Amino acid sequence: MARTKEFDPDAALQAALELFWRRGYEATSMADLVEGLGIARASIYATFGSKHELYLRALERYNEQHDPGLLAELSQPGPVLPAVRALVRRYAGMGDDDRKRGCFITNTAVELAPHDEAAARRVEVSYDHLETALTAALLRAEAQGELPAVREPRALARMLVVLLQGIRVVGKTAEGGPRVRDAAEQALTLLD
Amino acid sequence: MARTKEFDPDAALQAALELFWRRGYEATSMADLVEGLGIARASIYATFGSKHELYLRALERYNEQHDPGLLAELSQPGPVLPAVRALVRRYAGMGDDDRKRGCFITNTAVELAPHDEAAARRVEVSYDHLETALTAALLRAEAQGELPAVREPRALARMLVVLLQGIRVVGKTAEGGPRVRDAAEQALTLLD
DNA sequence: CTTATTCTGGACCGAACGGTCTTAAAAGTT
DNA sequence: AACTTTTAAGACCGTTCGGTCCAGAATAAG
Repeated sequence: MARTKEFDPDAALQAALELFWRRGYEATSMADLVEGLGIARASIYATFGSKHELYLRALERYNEQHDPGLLAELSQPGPVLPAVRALVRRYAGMGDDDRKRGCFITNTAVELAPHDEAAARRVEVSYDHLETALTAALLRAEAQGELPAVREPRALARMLVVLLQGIRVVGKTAEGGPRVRDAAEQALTLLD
Repeated sequence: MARTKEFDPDAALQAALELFWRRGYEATSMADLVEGLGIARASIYATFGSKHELYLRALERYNEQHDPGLLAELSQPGPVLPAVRALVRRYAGMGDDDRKRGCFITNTAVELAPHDEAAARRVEVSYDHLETALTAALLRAEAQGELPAVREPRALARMLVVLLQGIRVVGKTAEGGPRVRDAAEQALTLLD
């Protein structure tokens, strides 16, 4: 005998992700969220608990949305190095708007991780996933003879993780486009 | 017939830099600044204008403090590649506290650059300086026969800038130390 | 020592902050 | 259709925000 929800919590979470992603945690006020989510303030608190919990939920949502595609991209059968290259180039080749927004994980790592244990944990998990996926891909590349056996897959994967994070930072500025594209191409020569 | 200043504006600016660097712009309140600078609220406004202007001044101060050392490090006579390697390894090898604090430029790029024109400009200038210094160094390395002529100094410099920014981001998390050290070593093989 | 000047500390400002609560409407059950 | 339950909207809470103002202390010049 309960009344049905009138809004879609999933869509609301998505809207919250959009806001936090674009403006960061501190600069996004509850008033912004009320407007952006299109639902009442009380409903936000009833559904998500607090601004902080909502942010963490948005962070998880971001991971859920991006991890599977990444994993699939890197574990396709056939040659793997082209997939890795495509991934890095996609990060580096994004349009101005995407570049400005950056990566939600990067943004969280910088703004919250140093003084927010819960946020830091999720960032770390995210890096772990990416590093593991890249390492597995590079190991497979090695096994398939695409990569000289002399390379160290784990260290190479870590280099790519760090590079991708750097791309998301430098990409935030106006001249970031050319900068990160050059950087990506240089780093990718390590895969030859 | 004027009363002398009772505090050192330079020291105050330094304290402001410390606070903004560690907590970011939004999370640092004027109350924090009053306490951290050890001077009256009104004196802060009289001296620096506003919170935002104070932040920009702190940003300039950061650049003034770090740019000369960097430039000197990279333009010492003799072999240049060892200096470049030492620079990257120093970034990657910092202790937990420094790693958590990260780089003030990185923090500004992520938190403010997307929606703060003035801050974005200064970040860009900072990247320009670093890229230029690294490019000059790599050109010198090439001229001195340290670097194969086939490499592209500017692109390589851009890669290092992006890498350094990535190091500052990934370094913020608990397991960042090993990650960024591996990443740095891998990237540095591009200089061989 | 007086006077003119300027800096200091803190009270104070309206606005915005994150979060709570009340009220009334809407929907499922009977 | 009546009743119960849960939702939604927004008024409202105390607090903190960035920023201003003012009274008084401190200083240099006369």
